[in-house]
Amino acid sequence: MQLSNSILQVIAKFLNDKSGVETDFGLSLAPTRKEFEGDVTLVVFPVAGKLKTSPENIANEIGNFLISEHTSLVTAFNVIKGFLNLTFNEGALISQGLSTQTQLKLENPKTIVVEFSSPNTNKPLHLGHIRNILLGWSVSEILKANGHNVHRVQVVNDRGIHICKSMIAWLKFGNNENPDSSGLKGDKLVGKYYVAYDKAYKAEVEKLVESGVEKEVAEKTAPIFNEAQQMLRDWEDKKPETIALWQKMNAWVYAGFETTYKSLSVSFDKNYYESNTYLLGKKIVEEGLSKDIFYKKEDGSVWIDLTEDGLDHKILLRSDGTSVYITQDIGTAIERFHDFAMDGMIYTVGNEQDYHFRVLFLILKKLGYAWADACYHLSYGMVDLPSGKMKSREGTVVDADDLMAEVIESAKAKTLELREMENPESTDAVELFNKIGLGALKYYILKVDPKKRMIFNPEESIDLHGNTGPFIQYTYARIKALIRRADAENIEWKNAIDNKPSLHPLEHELLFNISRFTDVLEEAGNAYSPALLANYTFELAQLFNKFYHELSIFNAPNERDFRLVIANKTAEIISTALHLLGIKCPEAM
RNA sequence: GGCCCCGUAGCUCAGUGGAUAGAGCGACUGCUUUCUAAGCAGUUGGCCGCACGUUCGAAUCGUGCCGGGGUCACCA
Repeated sequence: MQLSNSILQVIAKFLNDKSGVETDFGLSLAPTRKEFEGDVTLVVFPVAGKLKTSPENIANEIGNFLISEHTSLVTAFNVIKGFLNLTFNEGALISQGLSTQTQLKLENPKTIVVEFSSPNTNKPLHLGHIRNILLGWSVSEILKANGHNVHRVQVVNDRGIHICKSMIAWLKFGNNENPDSSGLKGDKLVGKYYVAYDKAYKAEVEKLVESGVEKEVAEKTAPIFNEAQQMLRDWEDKKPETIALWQKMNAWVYAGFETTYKSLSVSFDKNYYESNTYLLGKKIVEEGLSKDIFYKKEDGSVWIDLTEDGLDHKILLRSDGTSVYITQDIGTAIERFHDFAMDGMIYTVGNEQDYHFRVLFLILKKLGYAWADACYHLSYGMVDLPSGKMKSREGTVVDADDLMAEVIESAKAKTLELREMENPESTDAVELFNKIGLGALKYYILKVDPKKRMIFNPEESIDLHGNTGPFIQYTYARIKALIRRADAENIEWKNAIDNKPSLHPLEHELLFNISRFTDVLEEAGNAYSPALLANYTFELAQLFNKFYHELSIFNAPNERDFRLVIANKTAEIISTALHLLGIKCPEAM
């Protein structure tokens, strides 16, 4: 924050003057622990070491210097062991807190492409995708708030043998069923036929095995498998009826995904489709070969040797000349660079692909792309259930649409327990339940450090108390009720700042924490971690509730207007922070 | 087996070199003639996986071990 930076500069200059040489003392100010007096703390051990004096001496020296020469910044200090605790000048704190920015400006903003979701057209979105989507969305919002230009993209896995499986199953068993006739969402309908394929395939294999065929042979000769393979060849040959079927079923899926995205309030600036990008990397392979970055084996396959970088040999082109996953990714990355003139890219993909992205970034770097260094794998851990891993085979996969419907329904039930509502079916009420339910779900997922594996407990995810989204939303709604009352009483509270006598400790603490917002926003951006922002927002809400409980506003005429100003600023920070997490704030709860 | 990630209160998680390690949930106890009790205050609960090392100072950094997960395809 600005105030801390100013103090640090002053201290650095003081120490340099004192020692007579430019020295990096590695100074930094941290928030003072609650049990001590002060706002920020300078740890003076390193300074004492470099100046060869005792920590107490130098701490007192710095403290005395500050309160004699820089009372506009610091008005009090105390020294405990090697810790110098500083108390901000109140006027400076007030103006800093109330002017806290929620949208930062950068001198050199970067253009960053954020990829997330990246679904497979055979499988409806599930809880794992939700973590992915919320992370990708939130990180892109956080980067925007930090001042960058952000483009959101997804790449849809819409080709390959697995797609042909659901197509063949629909042809065989579908009876021309479609989303309208079945009442199923398009992605669910196609997912149903993917499952149907698997079931039919297994039955055929089993039958063959019973008739004496080796299992491995049976798995490759099952008729429905051969039909799927034939369909893939037809697709690659662009056979009209195959392409038409593929397009028809994909359109169903995309409509289904769109519904889910809309419920989650997320969107993309551009969609990439593997059917368009799977050939992209091939040109690069030629380039890499001519530069001797890649090498060709006798069978014609192309590889890169990464053993000097501590990795393995990696294949880039099969012996039959077709490309593999990483080849496509190289091609897609380069295409995106041309599409957006990007400075860097963020891939929101689960941590089981950590190795893949290490290899990808290394190859891009070896090929000489400057933006390769600014590529980041936003790697996140798996979402487990209290009962263990989600397994599609055991039917324990939590469907995204079902989950959202449940949290919203639960928000409704709990809200109605807490208070009477005239018309729970009104559009306003429905919107409220949506905000609360999804607020609970999103916060529950985003408050956890992305890289950690997390356990999703359905009961906790819809909780309204404690460290939850609804708790924070409630705090916001409370403040808005205060502001509405102030407006109704025609209070000119915006002119209140000059008349403020002196700060109550809770007002002081609240202003301090409000002004921390920009630091947290920057840290969250640097660390690609919405969790930092989520935990900060909870602490801010907690602090406000304490303030709200202990200090009266409308019954304290001399303090009223100023407290309303602080409350209003708190609400602004809360709603901004929640917005960056993709969470909406209700004006009343 | 090689490499990567994780291990903090009964449970879910904060805490990425600083002070006596913090929240929430759970359990128990208070607080409403006062601005929304989805709140506030309190009690309970820790060999920070183990060991050694670096440092004035380690949950945090290093090494080794133990435990959990992932990954090492001419799959994506």
